[in-house]
Amino acid sequence: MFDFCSSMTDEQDGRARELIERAAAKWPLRILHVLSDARAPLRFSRLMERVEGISQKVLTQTLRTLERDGLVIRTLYPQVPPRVEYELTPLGRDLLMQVVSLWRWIVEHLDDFDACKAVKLTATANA
Amino acid sequence: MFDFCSSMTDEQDGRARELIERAAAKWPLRILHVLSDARAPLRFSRLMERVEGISQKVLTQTLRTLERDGLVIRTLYPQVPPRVEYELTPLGRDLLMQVVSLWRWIVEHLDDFDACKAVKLTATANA
DNA sequence: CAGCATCCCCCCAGATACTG
DNA sequence: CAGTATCTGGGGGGATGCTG
Repeated sequence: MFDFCSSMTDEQDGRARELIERAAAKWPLRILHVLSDARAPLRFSRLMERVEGISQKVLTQTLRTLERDGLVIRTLYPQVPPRVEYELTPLGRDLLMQVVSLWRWIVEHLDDFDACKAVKLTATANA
Repeated sequence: MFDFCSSMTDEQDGRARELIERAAAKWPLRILHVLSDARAPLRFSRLMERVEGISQKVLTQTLRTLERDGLVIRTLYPQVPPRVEYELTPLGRDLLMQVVSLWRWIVEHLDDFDACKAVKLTATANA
């Protein structure tokens, strides 16, 4: 089923794992989602407002990582007070679409997840 | 682009996020992968061997979570010494397939990720 | 064999304060 | 406005020892 794995080098495998892990984590996913919904570049403070519950430090850190990974573009307008805008790269948009399809699949199968737990509880009760 | 999001409740959204985050994390992903490759139930000690670098505590914890999420089945054979086998549920197999397709997409686009970084470095150099 | 219990450590999220 | 700098605590994770 995963024969394709043998056709990738360890390095490719490792990088892909890291990218999945980072993009699917809590804050990165929410930031990408917000940026996608906005359909326009967002300032740092707009992101702080829309990504509810994030701290300013973590927002900065996460944006830096997303930038390094090539998923987000940071544009600094040298003025006072400074203005910085963030937007998805085409690649970031594409990656998010892939993650979203996984997301959608999970939502559509939430009932199955519930069913699994129900079976397990029944089995436990009978044991 | 994400209009489907409006058709899901906050609870669905939250659960899907958690499931993505947990399934895409480092250890869970590797464990699911190993179980899938094995094509047969694996004992605890076999998993310890094949999931390189994992500690016994983390393996236990992760397996418990995967079990709770309905992705893995744990079977205890009451004998001395005890024998415990783990295998994917059909749902776990399906979910892994979804994650793997995302994985495959990333590997196929690793060059694009590199290109993104190259562009960024050039832009920085010109600035 | 397959774990649970315990101890320990380190990292990082989060809060607060400050700055160009 | 968009960050850095600094401090702190809580938790994840490693190592070790014990048990049914």
